[in-house]
Amino acid sequence: MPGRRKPTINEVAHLAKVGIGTVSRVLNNHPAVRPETRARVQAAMESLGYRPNPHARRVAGGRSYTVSVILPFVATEFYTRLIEGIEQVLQQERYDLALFPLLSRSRLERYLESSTFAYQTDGLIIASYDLTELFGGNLLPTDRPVTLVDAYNEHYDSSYMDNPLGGALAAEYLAQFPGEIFAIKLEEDIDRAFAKTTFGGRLAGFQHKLAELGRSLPQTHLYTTRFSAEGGQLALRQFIAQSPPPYNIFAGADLIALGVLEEAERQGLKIGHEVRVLGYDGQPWTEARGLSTLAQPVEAMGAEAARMLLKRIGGYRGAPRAVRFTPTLLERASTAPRAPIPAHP
Amino acid sequence: MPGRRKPTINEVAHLAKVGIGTVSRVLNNHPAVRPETRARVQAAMESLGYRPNPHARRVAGGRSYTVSVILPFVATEFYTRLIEGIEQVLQQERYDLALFPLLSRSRLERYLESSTFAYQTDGLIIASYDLTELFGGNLLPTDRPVTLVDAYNEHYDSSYMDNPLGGALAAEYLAQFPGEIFAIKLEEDIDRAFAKTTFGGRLAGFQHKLAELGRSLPQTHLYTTRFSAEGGQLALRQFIAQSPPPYNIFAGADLIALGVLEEAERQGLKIGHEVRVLGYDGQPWTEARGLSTLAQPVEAMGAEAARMLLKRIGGYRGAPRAVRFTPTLLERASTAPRAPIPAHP
DNA sequence: CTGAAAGCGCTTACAG
DNA sequence: CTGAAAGCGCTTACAG
Repeated sequence: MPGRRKPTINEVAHLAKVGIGTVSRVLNNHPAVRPETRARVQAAMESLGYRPNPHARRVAGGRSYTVSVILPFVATEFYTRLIEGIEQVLQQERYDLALFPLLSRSRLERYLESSTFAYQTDGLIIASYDLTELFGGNLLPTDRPVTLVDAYNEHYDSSYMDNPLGGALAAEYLAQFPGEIFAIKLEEDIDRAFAKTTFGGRLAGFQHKLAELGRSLPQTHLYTTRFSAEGGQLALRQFIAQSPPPYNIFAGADLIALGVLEEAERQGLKIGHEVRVLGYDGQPWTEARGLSTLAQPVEAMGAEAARMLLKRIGGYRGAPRAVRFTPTLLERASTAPRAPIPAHP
Repeated sequence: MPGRRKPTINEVAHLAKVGIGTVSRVLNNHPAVRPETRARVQAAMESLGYRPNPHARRVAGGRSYTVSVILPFVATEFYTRLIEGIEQVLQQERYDLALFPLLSRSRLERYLESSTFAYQTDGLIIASYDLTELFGGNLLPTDRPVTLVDAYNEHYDSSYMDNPLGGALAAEYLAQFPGEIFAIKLEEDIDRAFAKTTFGGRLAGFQHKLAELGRSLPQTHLYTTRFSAEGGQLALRQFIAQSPPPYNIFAGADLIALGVLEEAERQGLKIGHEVRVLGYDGQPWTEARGLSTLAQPVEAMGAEAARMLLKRIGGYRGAPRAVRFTPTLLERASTAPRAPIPAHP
């Protein structure tokens, strides 16, 4: 059974007693098909287990019906959700998605020049990086439309998250608690061309808002680490060594915050009182773990990027647009000793 | 200039004054072409900047000329090199590579059933995971040939690294130094279906060889952490708190070893005397950092996997083969106070 | 709304 | 060794 010759559009047409043109129209949601005919064709496709051959479609249609997504090569919930959002929109338009993980710079350059790319991409979504840096601040060396997601550049359509705002929300929130304020700073990629501004943006917004509130963040209250839970552990140890509790900590990422939580437990500090931690990302496990965090509409951001790109592929020529998405603070036990205080006493 | 209609095989044929069949033969390295003709055709392709349309080729040829590589979604040198090795072999055979990062289990299942997959894959290379677990210990639900790389399963061709041997080499090496032996254990993925055996294999080989040598590795000398440099830092702190120097440490991975090095420096311990660390992976930066490590022929392993798969795609039906690759110990300053002692006094 | 036909850019027997 | 032709499975005007 498996490996059997795949049914073609001819067989579907034959079974449905229509021409192949009509089958094609059904496939492409062309409006000019009688509902009755459409149903007959769909039944035929169903009963044959028909799957259109994408290569034939690409040859006949003269385009790739494929969008490439270039993204950092990191296993995070964030990218899973982002892709999810992008894919959903693409699917509706019968577009495929080709993932291009940024393994190395040379691979990217080879890719952009390869015939794979030339024949496989009607447009490009670039996630999290401003790759123009890679090309000396110039536009990317491609004639295909480009959309940025989780990043911003004035020359391209951009769908991005307001990280400084998230930082500001964090500052405003933590400032209301008794005790001093601490933050954990994440080392970003050293390679300028691949620099991300995510964490930097969050921290900048955080510090800016603190200043506005007349609060300070001395050097001793800022711990720098790479991206890991263990970094959070080390940070809390450092804070403990230098200042008395309570500690109100903006961790900048859920994973780091997790390390803080673990270390706090190990040290016997009361979470929500002596140690308050705020993560970032709103990962699924934060709820069960009782971690307060800033949640982001990642799927929506991805979907918007896909929509903007598809519009360009369709021939739209307007000025670049930027769509901004904002995070939401979720309050949990890591900053509130119990559930959020009810509205009336 | 950009976006101009791409030249086709017809134009090449016309310019070279041959039929399109001959152009196709040149493209596919068919031996039955006179060198002179071949040169003429190649010149024509060159001057037109001709790139064959892969979709047309796939429609006409009735296959995808594409191999899918399913791999963990982690940014490491290891995977860059692995892909490099695979890609090189595929390129020679005019095969494309489609990367499928394992963002989530549901995405994988959808992928295997998608028409993208059906029409885009003549064969499958799976890196680092034994995905049969995902399907209840059964074979993968696909009729395409499958090859495992950096993993082993008796039912499929496998190209793998001997991690236990690496651990044994590490044990043998570290046992020659004065002082006690320590190791850092890496938490592996908790999801059984996505379990990797890499680190476990290294440690098992390490412990086995130690036992053979009559040495022991007490619980206190084994620190468990997630995969991060900070984990190495924490590990060394723990060892210091419990035992006197010197420390002979098998870190299990270069990144962890880096954390150990950093912490040793911070603590003012003499590297190569009071602290000896051995990494694993042979990353490029280890040389400059003076980190001893176990280097692996990753590209060769990838290339072998690609060759085995291509053979299956070509119709080969023999019993599954397993090709084993072995690591090599590179001695640097982190274990040797100076360069390796010369052979004669 | 629908069918027949041309065309997309290749590969592959088939003859010579 | 080489050319002409058929065929791969679609899309897309073009007529009706």
